[in-house]
Amino acid sequence: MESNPKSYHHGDLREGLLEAIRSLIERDGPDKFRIAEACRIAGVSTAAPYKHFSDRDEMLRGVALRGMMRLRDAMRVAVEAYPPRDPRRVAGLGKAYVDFARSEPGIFRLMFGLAESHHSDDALRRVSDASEALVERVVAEHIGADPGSDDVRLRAYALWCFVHGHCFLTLDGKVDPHKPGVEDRLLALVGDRMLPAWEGADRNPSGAA
Amino acid sequence: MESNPKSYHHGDLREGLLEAIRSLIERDGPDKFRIAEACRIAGVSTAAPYKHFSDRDEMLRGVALRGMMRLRDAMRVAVEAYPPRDPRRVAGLGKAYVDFARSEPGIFRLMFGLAESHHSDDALRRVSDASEALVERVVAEHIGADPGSDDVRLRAYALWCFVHGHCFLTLDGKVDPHKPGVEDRLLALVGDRMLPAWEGADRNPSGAA
DNA sequence: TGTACATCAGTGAACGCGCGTTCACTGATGTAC
DNA sequence: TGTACATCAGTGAACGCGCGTTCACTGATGTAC
Repeated sequence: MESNPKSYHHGDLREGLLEAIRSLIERDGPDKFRIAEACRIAGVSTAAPYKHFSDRDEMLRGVALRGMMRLRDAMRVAVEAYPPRDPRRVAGLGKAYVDFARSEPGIFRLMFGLAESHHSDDALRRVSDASEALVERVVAEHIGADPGSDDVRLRAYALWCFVHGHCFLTLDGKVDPHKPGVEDRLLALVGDRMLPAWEGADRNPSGAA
Repeated sequence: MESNPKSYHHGDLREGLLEAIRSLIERDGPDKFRIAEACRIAGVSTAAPYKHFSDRDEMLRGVALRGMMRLRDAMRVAVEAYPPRDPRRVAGLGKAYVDFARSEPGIFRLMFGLAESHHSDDALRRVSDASEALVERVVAEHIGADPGSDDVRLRAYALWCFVHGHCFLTLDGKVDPHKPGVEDRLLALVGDRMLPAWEGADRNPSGAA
């Protein structure tokens, strides 16, 4: 089972196909990529994938899962770059998220585009939850509160919404790319306002509209 | 050219088809809907649409445009519900946006999912820009600043990011639907923190990271 | 060390079918005279 | 008021083809003896 490029057996066709599909989705989009082309890239016949995947949808979920893992890892790396309670920690986390979306727009869209099939995939959900938990942990550390508290969860979610929305709007070309400083000012503005405790904030903290 | 349901001519097949396609996209998604089924709903043969649209993509853009218009109109109605500088005005604007995404998730995804074809469609861009301008106008009024100022544009965009991200995360099931008060607390939190002037805010207002 | 055998990741070809699109034609409508 | 004619939104059928998927088969690998 070694990775000999000349042998009859591929070595690790599953991973090879996932990578080929990833690149095609990035180029053409999730609904446009052709399995036959991924096979050509991986150097196998069009029947070979079905030894590793039940169908096209399973291939897509495999690619989405790798994407989720890369995003999670990028966020972890960003968090480790600064010590706890350093303001750059939260900003770096958001920047890692945005950077991922910009460097892999097709995969980013895939990851958050097909909600239905995601709910039924435990592995996908688990990785996504890990990223979410990381945000909550960092926010909790930063404001010195309990990670499970309502205040932390609400603020973490608000920050996530902001960054997530910015990703989509950026991909949709809503942000003027000729103004390079805008994003940093944006992250600074939101961080400065959403993170500190505030005497007037969190009115009606017990919930219920 | 009257709308006689029994006549050989449909009356307004273009609109009828757009509505049929809209409902199918809502049910199956933009990449799954079949033109033949839309024809069946509209009561015409499968060749009829090509008297009104050049191809499938033009039908999709037509549906997306109607969606953009409905969203814009909903936002306008929400804004008119309260007088200028009333805090509920901004919150209502965000709520209208979220309500639209929740009531028409398929169309919402269509509107913001296919970036490429949107950039080339002037009508689509125009309606989208009108909505964006509305947000900026309301924010400007609220904080008593010039609509074209950097501060207003940055804050309006930040709010838009937040609401937009919340829409996607809600559609992806990231928000616990069993907690009905969460969304209102969220909108209140973000509005309370992002809108008021603040002595420490807007550091580095001249831009450039 | 060699042989037989089980295993299974690959091949090559074709199937099948969904579905967008086209083509020649028809029926309704409006208008000029 | 009636007739001829242009216009064009519809029809019905079929085309075409992309492409996911399947099928019988093959070649490589590991292992038991």
